Amino acid sequence: MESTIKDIKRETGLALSTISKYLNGGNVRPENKKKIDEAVRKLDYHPNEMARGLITKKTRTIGFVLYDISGTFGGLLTHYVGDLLRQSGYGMIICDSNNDKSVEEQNIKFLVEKKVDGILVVPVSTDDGFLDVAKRADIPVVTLDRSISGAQLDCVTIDNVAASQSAVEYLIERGHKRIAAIYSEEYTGKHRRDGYRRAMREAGLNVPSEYEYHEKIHSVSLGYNGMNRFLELPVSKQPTAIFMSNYEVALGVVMAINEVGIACPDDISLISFDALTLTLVMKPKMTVMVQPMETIASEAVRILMSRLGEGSQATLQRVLLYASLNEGDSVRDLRIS
Amino acid sequence: MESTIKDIKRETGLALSTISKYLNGGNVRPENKKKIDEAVRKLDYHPNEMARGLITKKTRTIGFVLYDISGTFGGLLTHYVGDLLRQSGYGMIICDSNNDKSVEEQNIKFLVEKKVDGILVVPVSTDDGFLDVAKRADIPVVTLDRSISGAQLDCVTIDNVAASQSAVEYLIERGHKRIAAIYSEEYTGKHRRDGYRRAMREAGLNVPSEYEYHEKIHSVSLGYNGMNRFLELPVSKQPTAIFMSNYEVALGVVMAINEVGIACPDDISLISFDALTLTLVMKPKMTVMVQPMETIASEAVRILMSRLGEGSQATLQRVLLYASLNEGDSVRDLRIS
DNA sequence: CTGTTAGCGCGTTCAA
DNA sequence: TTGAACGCGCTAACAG
Repeated sequence: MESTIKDIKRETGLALSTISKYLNGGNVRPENKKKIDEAVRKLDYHPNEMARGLITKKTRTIGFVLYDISGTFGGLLTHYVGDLLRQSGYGMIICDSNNDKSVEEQNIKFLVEKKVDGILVVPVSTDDGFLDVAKRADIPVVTLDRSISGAQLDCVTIDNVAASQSAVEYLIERGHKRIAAIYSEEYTGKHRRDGYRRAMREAGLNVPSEYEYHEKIHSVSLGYNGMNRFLELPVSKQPTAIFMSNYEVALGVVMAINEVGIACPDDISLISFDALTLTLVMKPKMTVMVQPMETIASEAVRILMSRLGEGSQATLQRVLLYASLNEGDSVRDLRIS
Repeated sequence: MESTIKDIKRETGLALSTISKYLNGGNVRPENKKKIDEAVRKLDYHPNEMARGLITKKTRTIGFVLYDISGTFGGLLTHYVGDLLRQSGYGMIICDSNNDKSVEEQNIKFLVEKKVDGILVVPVSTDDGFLDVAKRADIPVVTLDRSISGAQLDCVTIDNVAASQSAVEYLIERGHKRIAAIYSEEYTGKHRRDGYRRAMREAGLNVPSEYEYHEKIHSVSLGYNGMNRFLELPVSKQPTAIFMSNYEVALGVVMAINEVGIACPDDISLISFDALTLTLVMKPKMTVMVQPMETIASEAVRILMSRLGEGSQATLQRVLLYASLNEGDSVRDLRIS
């Protein structure tokens, strides 16, 4: 049987409230302090979270709702977030939304019923209606990696527009003019497309519609299909560089060019996102914009924790982080040749 | 404020115990049944799991300890397991062991303190010492994908030795004799190596030590490094086919051969595990052994659920599943040419 | 089948 | 600072 606070009362001869107070950070006479510490160790006492929660109305559990856990990015993010939460003594319930808005809404309902103390969400939905249930239950929500425009929500994101603009400008600076883009039609993909377009426009470069390939969600096939589409263009129209909006997309592109024996960077230049396994291992090393994933996770957890304390200020917290360029050898400098 | 069982007592005029019993599946007079149902809907009543748990000593939460969540396999498995558990009304706390035995042990401790009802684990450790804490707390444990030899534990695994043996036999049947293998030194990798060796031995084929490349854990780099090692062999000694023990390894191998312009299956034949994105998208389509991942997940959950009921029979439940061959075009038939 | 009573383990009044 | 009593929301025992 588990030992309870009563057992340590027997052991020390003190009153329950004294013990309880000390265990929750209160002040007690040094001698009693010692007694309690000893008894706790001896009996291997751990407070019963259920009994405690029944009073404090806290579960010390956080819900993490993720648009898709089977992707590389989601897996890594889960890894970081889970670690940080555990370090703070919180458990985490993960819900995979499977890129489906209605599943996402179900997930929030589930977590609210589970009475989690807070919710972290990388949303699929583009409006915050699905969070009403949480709002009504007064559960703090922080979105990460993606924000919901127009919503009064704490969030931590990276500036995807700026990041992709930088990436494309990097290509332009090296003399590329025919630059194509592959992106998804969801949140991150669209923002990165916008950065691409802005860079092109500001450089006075044309973006024919054949230079943009997109599908609903980020995937290996998206990159694979997109690249093959570009390869069907007349040789004189073929892009000299490809901007890819995500790691999985890059995978697909690399597969496609390898199949037909096109060399990177000699025949085509590539730039993508996230320094993950493949971009690091392949030769030439891929030039990528790297997101500070650990910081995204830690900032989100930090904000959520601050909301969990009593004095949750009403001020919104929006953290905007920046991606940085990690230079590899996948971009050819056309000014040299 | 949340509505409690007392509110629905006020609403219906019935006694608490009557309501409680009905809500837990007991029998009540039809008229009262109706009254309760109505009140529940009207007040949007949900039982407080903490209060309930305080008595029943159940949290309706399962711990899922995974050797590594950032890999493709782990991500997918998590996806399936999470879904199934939620369908059964259970929450899931995920713990990533990061391929580290001591982290794994910490995870179990954490879950025991969280008083989860059961634990699913894809273990890193090869002996079951780290599970003692759970055993002492009388929390049922089921391992999946990997079993711990010599341990009295429910488990669901696939026959990795048989699967890899079949894969290699498939190569042998098509006339391959110089077959190399790339595998990891952990659980799954070693079993798959054993299958490879058995197939070779039974066919009377030689396995020079240069034909086996291995590193500690499965990764893209493992495949990449391994393939490059094989390519350094004198041409006359180079393998005609490669057996790869895992998806990530296959990724690395494909990268390596693409870099040097070796064609598959013309110059080299490949066979691997798991029909995941890349193996499906690439051309030629990779021939793979596919694990019934959904079944692995569902069987594990089923067994765990059966342990959660009262009459948990003492008999061990070990489920052994089989992988099946999914034929692609990555293996050349040497008998034809 | 229904209602009454007790108590799960803990935090939080109050009084001392 | 300490200690006694109360109650969080619910289920389990028993009596009706």
